[in-house]
Amino acid sequence: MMIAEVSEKFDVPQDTLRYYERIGLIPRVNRNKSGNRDYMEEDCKWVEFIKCMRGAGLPIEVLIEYVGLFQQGDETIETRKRLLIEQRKQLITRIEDMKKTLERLDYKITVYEQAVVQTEKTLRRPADYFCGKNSVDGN
Amino acid sequence: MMIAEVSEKFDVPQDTLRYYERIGLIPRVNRNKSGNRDYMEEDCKWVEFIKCMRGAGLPIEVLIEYVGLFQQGDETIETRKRLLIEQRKQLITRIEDMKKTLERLDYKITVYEQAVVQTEKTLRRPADYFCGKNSVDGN
DNA sequence: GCTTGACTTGGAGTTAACTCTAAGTGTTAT
DNA sequence: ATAACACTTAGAGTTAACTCCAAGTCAAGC
Repeated sequence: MMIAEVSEKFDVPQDTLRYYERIGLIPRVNRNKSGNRDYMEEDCKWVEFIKCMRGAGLPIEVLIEYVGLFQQGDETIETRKRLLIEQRKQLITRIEDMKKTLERLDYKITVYEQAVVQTEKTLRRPADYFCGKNSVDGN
Repeated sequence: MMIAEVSEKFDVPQDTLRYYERIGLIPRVNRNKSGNRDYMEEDCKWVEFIKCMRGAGLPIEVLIEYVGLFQQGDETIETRKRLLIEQRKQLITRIEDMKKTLERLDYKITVYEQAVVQTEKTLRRPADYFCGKNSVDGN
């Protein structure tokens, strides 16, 4: 599989694929006789894995370390496990934060919904302007 | 409330607070007689709100737009609502992605757990090296 | 045999989001 | 009244993560 296909398949720019390989975020990909990258099944799995992890916000630095450990073989299994556990912990925290923010956003939106209805009423009865700024946004 | 207290209270660096104000991410804060920022209740609410939204990954650009709309008054309520709904949508997607990644991380960790146990057994019975690299990482 | 197009490399440039610096002002403690 | 300190501003510098560029190679088609 050439870089163009891999890029297409996983929706990762070619430049990014080369960059990831260059910095050791994915193990080195074999080249064919003409020197071009030829991605094996294994390489594709790495690309997909890294894309997934990056999408969840795991820092490149940490992932480089993980790949490095992997390439050092089985003595690093324990270390890799600990690395993943630490990342899981941080990911859970981020998800919790985001859920809270989502609830807040939901609440704000319901408030805006009411405000819009209010505005529509006002438009129908333009007399009661005395309501003043019905300033939405309690933050 | 002076900038040092606000910085402390919300755990946002002073430089970041100034930066946020400069770029319009929070409305301009009043200065006292000696020209220093004096944060009112309202300003603090903005700081806290922005911190929360940034923490969930909403881009600064979008938040600047929101603040700008807010300052234009009630005619922008509908627009602000739509902006929030769009951001909510994207936030939900991000949370879903992260949850999937979390599951994957969890799975990998269980695999590593078994691998570690396996390694420990091997250490106890050093004979069966024929098991070969019990290469963890199906990605 | 020449052009076209996909690839290669190392290195430079970009973007978002801070973070720091320099030069200056005002308030407080000795 | 002078030193120490918290603040001010505009602007420069940094970091992470790409993204682009220039110069060159290789295989396929006319």
